[in-house]
Amino acid sequence: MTLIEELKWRGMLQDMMPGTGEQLNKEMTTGYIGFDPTADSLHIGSLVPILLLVHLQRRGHKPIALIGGATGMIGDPTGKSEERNLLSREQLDINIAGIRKQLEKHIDFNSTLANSAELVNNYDWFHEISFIDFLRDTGKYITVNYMMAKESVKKRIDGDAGISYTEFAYQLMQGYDFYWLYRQKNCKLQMGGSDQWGNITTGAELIRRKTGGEVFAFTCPLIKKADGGKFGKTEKGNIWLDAEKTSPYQFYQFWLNASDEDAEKWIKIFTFLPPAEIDDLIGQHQNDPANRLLQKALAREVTLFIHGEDEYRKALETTEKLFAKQDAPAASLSVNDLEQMEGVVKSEFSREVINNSTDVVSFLSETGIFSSKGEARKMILNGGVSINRHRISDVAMRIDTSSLLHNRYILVQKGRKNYYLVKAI
RNA sequence: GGGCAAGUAGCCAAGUGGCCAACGGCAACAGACUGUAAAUCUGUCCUCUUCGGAGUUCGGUGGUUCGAAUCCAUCCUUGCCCA
Repeated sequence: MTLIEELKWRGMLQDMMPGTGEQLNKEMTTGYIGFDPTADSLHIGSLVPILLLVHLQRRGHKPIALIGGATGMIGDPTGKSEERNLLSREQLDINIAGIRKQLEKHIDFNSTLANSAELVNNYDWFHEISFIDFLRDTGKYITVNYMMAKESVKKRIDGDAGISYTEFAYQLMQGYDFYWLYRQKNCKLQMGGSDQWGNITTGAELIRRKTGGEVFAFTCPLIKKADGGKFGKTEKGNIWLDAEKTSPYQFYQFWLNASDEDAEKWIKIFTFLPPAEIDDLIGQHQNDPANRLLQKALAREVTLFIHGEDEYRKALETTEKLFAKQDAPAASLSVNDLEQMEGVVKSEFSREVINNSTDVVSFLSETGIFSSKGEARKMILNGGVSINRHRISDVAMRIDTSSLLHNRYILVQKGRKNYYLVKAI
C-alpha cells in the first residue's frame, strides 16, 4: 500500500492534484500544513493535520508544520460567513507559543534524520515584506478574477456580509507561503482540510506562474459526526489536546462515546492501527456491538498518542471505577478508588457547612457544579442529578454528614455520565 | 456624496404600538428507551429566584406614548445601485 492508497483507505483523502502519488513514490518529498493560531491550544480538530504530517514522515518524507503568525493577523475567510475580529499581537504570541509547544510534543522536530520535521512561522518572512514588494512580486501574478472564483470568496460576495480587502487578500498570503517554502525548502506538497483546497490551489498557481515549477497537494475531508453535529464539541466546549484544558479522562471519554457509525470511520482516521487489524476490529464489533470494542480501541489509541501510557491507564481506571459497576452502591468505592480518580472534575466544600447541614440546591451551586440555584433546581426536577449514585427528586433534600462517603467525599452526577467529586475540607 | 435595503437570543429566523422574554428551526443539556451507541419520543434552553415572581434584552443614543423590538430623530455598522 502506498501512502496515497493508505490515506484513501483510511478515508483521509478528499481532493488531490494529479501526479501527487507519483511524486511521493519518486523521492523524499517535503510537505507542509498550516496551523492557525486562533487559540492558545490545539483541539481535536487539528488532530487530523498532525496525523497527516506523521503519516508523511513515517513514509520517509519530510513534514513541515507552519504556524500562521502572519496569516493569523489577517484572518482566513474560509468557512466564515462574516468578517472576523482581528486578534491582538499579544494574544497571537501567546497562541503561537502554546501551539508550538504542542506540535513539538507530537512530532519530532529535533531528529538528525534527513526527514526530520521542521517548524516554521510565516511571520518570520512576512514581517519584512513591504506592501509595495508584495503587490509587485506576488499580486501581479494572480488576477482578481481568479481570486473571486474561489468558493470562500464567492460565498461572501454573494452573501450579505461582504468581505473586506484584508480577508480577500488572505489566499495570496497563504499562496505566498507555499511559494516561499517551495523556494527555500524545496517544499512541493501542501496538505490540509478540504476547506483549504481553494487556498492551496492559489499557491500552486502562484508557483507555476512565477517559477514554472510544479507542486502537489491533497486534502482531507472535514470530520463530521454521523448525526450532522459538530465534531469535537461537548457540553464543556471544545476537546483540547492540552491536558490542562481537557483532562485525559475527559479526552478518553470523548472517544469512548463515539457512535458506532462514527467509531468505524474515526478509528481509521485517528489511529495508526494497520488496516488488517482495523478490519478485524470492525468485524468483531459488528458481531457484538454492545461490547463497544471499536470505541474502546479508538479511545485507547488516540489517548495513548496524545497523552501517553500513564495518562491512558489512569483514564481507563477511572472509567472502570465509575462505569463498570454502575449499579453498585457508591459506598462500595473505596477511599483509594475515590482518591485516585483522575480527571473527574473535583471541587471542595466546607465541612462545617455540611456538619450543620445545607440544602442540595445551594450545595450544587456553591460547588460550581451548577452555575446557579435555579439551574440546579431545574436539573433536579428534570431527574438529572444523582448524589452518591442515588437519583434525587426532592429539591428540599438536605446535605449533611450522612451524605459523606468515607466521611469525606460526595459523588455527584449530572446526567448519567458527568461525574463530580466533592471533598469536604 | 446620492438612492434603496438591512441590523432580533449561540446560529438561522418570525414579530411592525399592549395578548412579547419575544413564533419556528438548528445546535446544546437532561429524561425515557439502550450498549456511557444511533434513531425516536419528552422536558429545559436571557439572568437571578424563597418557583409566587424579580431584573435586563431586540445595533447605539435621545424622543413620542399610560405603554415601543415595533412610531420619530440621530448616530454606527453592513449590503445593493448611482456618482
